[in-house]
Amino acid sequence: MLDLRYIRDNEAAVRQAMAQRGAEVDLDGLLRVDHARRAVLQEAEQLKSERNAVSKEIGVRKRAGEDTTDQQSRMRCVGQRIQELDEESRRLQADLQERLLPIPNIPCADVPVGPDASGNRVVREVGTRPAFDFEPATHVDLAERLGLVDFARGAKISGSGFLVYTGWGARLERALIQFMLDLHTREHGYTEIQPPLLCHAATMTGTGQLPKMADDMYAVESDGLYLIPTAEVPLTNLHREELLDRPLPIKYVAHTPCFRREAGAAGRDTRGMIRVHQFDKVELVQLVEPDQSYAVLEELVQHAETVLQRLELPYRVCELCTGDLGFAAARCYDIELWAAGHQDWLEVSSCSNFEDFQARRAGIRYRDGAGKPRFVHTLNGSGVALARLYVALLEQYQQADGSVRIPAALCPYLDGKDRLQAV
RNA sequence: GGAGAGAUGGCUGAGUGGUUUAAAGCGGCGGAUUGCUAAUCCGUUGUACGCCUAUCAGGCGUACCGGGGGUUCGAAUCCCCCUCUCUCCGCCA
Repeated sequence: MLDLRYIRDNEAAVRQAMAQRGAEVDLDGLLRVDHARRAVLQEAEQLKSERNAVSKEIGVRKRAGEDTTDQQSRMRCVGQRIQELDEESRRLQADLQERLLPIPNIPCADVPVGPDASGNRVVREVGTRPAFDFEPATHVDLAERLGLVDFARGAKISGSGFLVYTGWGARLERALIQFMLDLHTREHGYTEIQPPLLCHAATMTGTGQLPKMADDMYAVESDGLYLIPTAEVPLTNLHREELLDRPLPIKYVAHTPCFRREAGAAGRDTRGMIRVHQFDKVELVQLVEPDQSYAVLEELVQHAETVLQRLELPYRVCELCTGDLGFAAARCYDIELWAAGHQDWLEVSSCSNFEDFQARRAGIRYRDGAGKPRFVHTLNGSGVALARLYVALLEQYQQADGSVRIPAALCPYLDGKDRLQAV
């Protein structure tokens, strides 16, 4: 959520930012409602001030045995007027909130301007894409041949887009999760969290999933709960409506399953593991002081990249342009893995600085050097997303004989096994 | 699921309709005293919003005692609904 006063004072800058994002925003309507609300508020507060003073006087005069019926009946009228104004003010406040919530964050000044994904900029490409002396298979064939994933039974149990990992396939998934959690807790200083996977509407609003992305989430309507689409939701909301009394930065890492309906993506990437309704992800979240957040964003990207470097997988880092930036992000890097079988890049991480956009929504503050409460800056990044990492790993390390080699960093997590073979 | 108790400032904890715009203590901050530390004494103390002075500060006002409604001239206090915590019972991996 943007700061209303900032919008008031920087109308032109906000208009430009929205245009660069390609976002349709009714600023005139917003400012009109804001103006009306303040006028009503002023009148109501003035009357309340009067009522407070007179009520006090009534108390004093009554104790002195004087008759106060005149004042009481006058104040009864004032009270009625106050009630009307309060109702109007509540209505305007709700209207204002409704107009404010769907406004996306303002992109950081360094973000390249562009209309859509075509305007994204490749920042760096790391590692070498493999050259095969045989026809490389896709992960679907590899996973089926090696008995790692049972696509058919996943569909039977839950429908298309749900996976059943079996045997060493399940072990590999668990190994990757544990490898990443160990890396981020031991070497990058994150505190491990196991959060709830169901969250209610206030939490979903805090990080910006609601109201805009309601259709992409699985809802448990009978209890007013939503399955999390990412661990970002519970992690960032851990400190919702708090004035933090602990030193910043706060760094959390969590492995959770993520649930996505993929409502707008029906028919895309339907085969295999690239786009599924449930996948595992290791997520990094940091709450930091405002002047640190852009340095921390670079650090966060490094932490995600380290995963891929240890696994010796080729990847590239892209900076999203204004038109492709997520709703709440001020700046965002995507990390894409090379899928050697598909001959294509797969997004496995998205690292964003939200500045104070989420913190304002969620009410997460800290005390600055002068002791004044200020909103923290929040960041998050996948470190990294499973399923697609799994895809890239299988396709990257496939051998001519149909087996898949295990990178050295992962062997200790698989009882020293260095190769997956058909049984 | 049933019954009961509770939720007050950074913390502890008073307060059952109007001199309480929340007592007191602890903590924090500033100062005094003091070889040093400790102790003691004095002062101070939150958040949000609105308006104003024309401004890295201050003044005025409003709201805030878990959340939301209601009664009243006036609500931390009375009434209703909700949430959460604790205790006991039931159920259960």
